[in-house]
Amino acid sequence: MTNKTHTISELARAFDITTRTIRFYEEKGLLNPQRVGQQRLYTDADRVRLTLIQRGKRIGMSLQEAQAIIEMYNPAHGNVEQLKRLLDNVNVRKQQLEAQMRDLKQMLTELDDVEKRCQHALHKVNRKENH
Amino acid sequence: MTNKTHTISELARAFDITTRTIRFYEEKGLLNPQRVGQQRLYTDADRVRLTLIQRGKRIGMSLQEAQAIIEMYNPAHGNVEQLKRLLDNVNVRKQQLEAQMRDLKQMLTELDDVEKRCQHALHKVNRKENH
DNA sequence: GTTAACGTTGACGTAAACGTCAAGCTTCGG
DNA sequence: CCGAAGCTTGACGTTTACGTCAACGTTAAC
Repeated sequence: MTNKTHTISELARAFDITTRTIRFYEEKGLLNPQRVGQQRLYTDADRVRLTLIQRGKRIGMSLQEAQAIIEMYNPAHGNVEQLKRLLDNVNVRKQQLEAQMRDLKQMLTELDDVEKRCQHALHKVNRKENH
Repeated sequence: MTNKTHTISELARAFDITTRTIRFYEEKGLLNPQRVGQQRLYTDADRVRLTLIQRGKRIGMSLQEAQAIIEMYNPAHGNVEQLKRLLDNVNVRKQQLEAQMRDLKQMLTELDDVEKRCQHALHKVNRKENH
């Protein structure tokens, strides 16, 4: 809906990153904005990519992995072979993410255990104090 | 149950990392094995730590974060103040992990979308071929 | 007794993901 | 016209997480 274009500093403010970071992503092939003369102009497609990059980073992906994800989003799939390869890649990624989910859950339940032991210890102290 | 001690290379093989990595973790304060003379000897406590480190890395944690997790596991909580601080830290971490879960789920559903679009495109091609 | 296998401590190298200048171009308001 | 604001391309610095020697000590086997 917001079909405006943005300068690099507008984008930087919106995503709370530096312009250097945005240029770096372009250098790595994660973005390639239009140019008006020398100047870069960013569209909503670039915003989507940046969103994907940041989400990727939050779950521990490298920029290369984020790039792979971005390329899957790209509807640049032409023939049947390419579609099948894409489908394979998508499933590989999905399995990786599911494995990561399992690790996350385990980490969470172990922190739950720590919390419970902690509260138990606290209650014990309180009972001692109140009598 | 396995109360044996291990040399550094045994541990390295068991965890599929190099001895350099193990020493590096020690240098960063994530491990501190016993010493017999100059030589390091690792117990099951160290194995637990290494397991935590590796799980942490798989979900995108830095070594510093892994160290924080390890220290929460340590039952080195003495007085009430310390217990309360620990409880706070645990809850902060839990919230971070839950946020990460949300990101992971979103990434997964988006990949599901890609998969569906992909399969749809493939079926379309197949129907064209069969008639 | 020496050599092979394993351990130790440096010290330097490296890839990823930016941060931090520097030097220069453009454009726009006063 | 000119100074400030914003854009550009280098180029070098930095942190994290190790890899890769080098040089040396110890112990076990032949």
